[in-house]
Amino acid sequence: MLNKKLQEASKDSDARLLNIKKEITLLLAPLTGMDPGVMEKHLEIPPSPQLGDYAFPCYVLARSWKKAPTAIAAELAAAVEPVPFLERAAAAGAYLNFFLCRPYLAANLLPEIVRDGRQFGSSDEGRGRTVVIDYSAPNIAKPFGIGHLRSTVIGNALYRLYGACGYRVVGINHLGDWGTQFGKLIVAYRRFGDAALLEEDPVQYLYDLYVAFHSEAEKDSQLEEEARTWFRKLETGDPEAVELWARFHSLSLKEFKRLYDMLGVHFDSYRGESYYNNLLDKTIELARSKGLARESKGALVADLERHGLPPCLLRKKDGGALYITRDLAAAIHRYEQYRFDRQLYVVGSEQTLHFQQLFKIIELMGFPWAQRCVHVSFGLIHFKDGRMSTREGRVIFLEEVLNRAVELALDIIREKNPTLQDKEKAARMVGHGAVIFGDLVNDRVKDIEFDWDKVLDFSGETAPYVQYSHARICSILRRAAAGESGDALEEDSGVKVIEDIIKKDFKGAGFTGAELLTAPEEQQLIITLSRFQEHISRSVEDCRPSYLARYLVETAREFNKFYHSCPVLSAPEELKRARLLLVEGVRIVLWNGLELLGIEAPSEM
RNA sequence: GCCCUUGUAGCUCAAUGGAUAGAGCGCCAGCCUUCUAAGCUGUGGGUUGUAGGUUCGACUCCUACCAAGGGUACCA
Repeated sequence: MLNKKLQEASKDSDARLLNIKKEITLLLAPLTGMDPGVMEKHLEIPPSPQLGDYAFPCYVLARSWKKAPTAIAAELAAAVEPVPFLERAAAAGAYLNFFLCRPYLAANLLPEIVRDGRQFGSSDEGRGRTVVIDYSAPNIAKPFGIGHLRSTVIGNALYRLYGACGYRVVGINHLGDWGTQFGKLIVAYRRFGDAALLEEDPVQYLYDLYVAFHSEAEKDSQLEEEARTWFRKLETGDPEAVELWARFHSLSLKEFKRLYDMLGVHFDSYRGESYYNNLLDKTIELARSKGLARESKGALVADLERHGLPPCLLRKKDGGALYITRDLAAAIHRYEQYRFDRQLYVVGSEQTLHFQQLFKIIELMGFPWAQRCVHVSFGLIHFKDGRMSTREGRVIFLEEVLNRAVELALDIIREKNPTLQDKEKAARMVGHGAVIFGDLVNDRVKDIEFDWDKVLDFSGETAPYVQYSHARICSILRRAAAGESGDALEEDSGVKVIEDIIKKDFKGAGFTGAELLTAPEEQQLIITLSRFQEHISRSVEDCRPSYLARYLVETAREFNKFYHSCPVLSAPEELKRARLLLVEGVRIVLWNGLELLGIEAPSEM
């Protein structure tokens, strides 16, 4: 799949080793007669570095070649032509193992990383293609709980990851700004609402109203019915209902935007459910005309039994629409507007059936792009003793989580780095990072048990661990810069040192100290850095930011091993220069990787 | 009832159908006159829920069962 331009670029003397796996594929595929795409899928990383850097299991060819895998491995090992980036290819049992030429890799990769800087890791895999991502989608007039964090954080990471792979990305916040809960709120507000309290702390107050409604509704069964009536009034444009809705809407949105700013989350559109209200009749008509809808008990139902799905309500007996109808209208509208090649719905797994029905209906309506819609589902966040529930008031507010994490980070910084200039800024990055990373590091399909101790654990496989490694590197670079110029410099000043090295050492193809990086820790780090882009691609393919998050932890771990066994500043001049360049490469990868996950990295902490 | 998801070390979790299933936390023992100890090194820890099947090869795919969670017509 490597496009022509890149292929040509890789032949240049000023080679770009964008993706080693692809290079090996290009080398091996012709020898085997395999399709390069298939070949690349089979290439794997050996369980131990002693076995090699990449491996091809030859069982795959045994049948078609009618030979023993071990014989194939031996044959291929002999046939692989020598290329600069490869030290050797050796057969080990049924495996063909590739050993990369470390000095060559170091001499080419490290300058490339430094040259690309913040662009390193990005590609044009998705050039010319558009992906729409629907994420976050909090309910207006409900507090932003820890549960909404998952969609927000996963969606935000995917937004950045797809962008880095060259896709045109459209981030949509499909606000839950319509539906029966507004009937409930209007009823509650009209009964015991207070305009002053609403202005004071809108989201908290609306939340109190919502909880109050449900506790009242326990006693008074009329309330639920009254709420449905008021929602119906809202749908049909009743001025009082619309006026209240608009107030709730704008006050909530303002609050949400404050949280998004805090987290660095961006959307290209805040078009929520309410936007599609006047498209619903048209949508329902379309479904009808395709013979998808029938009357049942006064409601309009799409019968999906033949497709193995339960029937799906499109319109209530009171004439009101349901959220699947709004989703349907939204999908059609979005396709008309964006002509997406892929549309991702980052929504919890409890809505799996909803999306199965939605996609099936889109397909049955005759839209072939139904195949391009993907439900990127994720597990629930729950307490040890049961699920969270807004209506019961069993929720954790996101802001409280963020604040407590920041406070803890601040405490630690005060203790460990009392002379740091802007402690609050660093604490914000670390605290927020810890919360975000905690949500991204594990496979999204798994449920999460909410546990303060875990959220507030800053050691081990966490964002602070990665950030700390990054800060250590910055510290080395700062000191190196101070040494060179004779006095301490401002933030990010290490760049100057690296630029000096580049000017002195790089003469087109490589830099001269590469062969000095012979320690196992150094070699492992170089190999790992070369795999950055592979992990980004994998994260995008599977919509799993956790792959990248894990990779960053691995990279940080390897850096810390290096840090403890390979001193940089006190090394002999040539080696020092080589190590500075290596360390700068690690810094860029960690920084870029965290950035793609929506996490900032302080240069001191 | 039916459908979906999950089940791996004491706990939380990794692991492209591939080589000896790995990390973190916790426990214990070491390492700060040396670039930030939010770190590093070492020790111990496993019938991958159970039983079959497919495959040269299964934590991974299929079937059944068990357990937990979610969903299942007027909420989202």
